[in-house]
Amino acid sequence: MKELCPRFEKAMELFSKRWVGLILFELLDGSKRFSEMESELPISGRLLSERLKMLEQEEIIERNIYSEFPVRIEYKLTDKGKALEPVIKEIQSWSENWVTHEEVEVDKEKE
Amino acid sequence: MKELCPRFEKAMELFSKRWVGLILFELLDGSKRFSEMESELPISGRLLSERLKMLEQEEIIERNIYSEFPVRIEYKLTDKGKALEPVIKEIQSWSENWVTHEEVEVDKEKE
DNA sequence: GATATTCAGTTACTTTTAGTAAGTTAGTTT
DNA sequence: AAACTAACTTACTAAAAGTAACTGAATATC
Repeated sequence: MKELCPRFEKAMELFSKRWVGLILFELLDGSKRFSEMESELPISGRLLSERLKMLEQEEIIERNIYSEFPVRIEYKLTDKGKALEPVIKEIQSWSENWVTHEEVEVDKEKE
Repeated sequence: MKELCPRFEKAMELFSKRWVGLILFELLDGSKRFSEMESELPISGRLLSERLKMLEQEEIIERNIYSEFPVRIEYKLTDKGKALEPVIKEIQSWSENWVTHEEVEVDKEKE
């Protein structure tokens, strides 16, 4: 196997984990709590928890606890995470230009 | 659940399938055949076949058969596929700026 | 003309990851 | 002390990925 750039491979591995892109998109406009993301995305609590833990470990997001009642825990992008904004924006722009209405409809039928 | 843009969701779903990013990266510098991609990427024939079929269906790549001996089948990006170049480039640039040598090493140890 | 070679896949099977739903914990509030 | 809330976990099932051996078509070689 040819050596691809290992950093690039690592980045792709991260991005190709389901929900990561949408979670980052959610956090682009500021910090969010667990329950907000859970209700705004079609992801289950189990996986959301797993992904947030992983993204925190990769230092892409940051977890902050506020000891109020009820406890408030907020997630937000670090600088490393914010640096992914151009990636998200490019995907967004591609999808607007190239993903057709029809394709989206076909996918809906499968559900 | 809030409605995200369905086109964006669709694009993310595509991109978050394992190996899609690396396959597209491979095809950025021209057409490739099955065996080339198989040897240049750490992906098995089974999945490569599955992904190529899927990308062809999405009209992101194009499959061409040349009846020589032995048969030559080449895959290349369509315009829709080429339009993904900025996405790949942004991921590449992010990985160069933010993925550390250490992170890559830690991942290697897991193997 | 039987045997071997090459590319491009398939098939059958195991392991890992994702999805679902119910349960847990800590700190209130009533 | 019973009930509520946010943020998770746990236990279980289903889907996707990984592995390795096999197939098929078109030559080429003996």
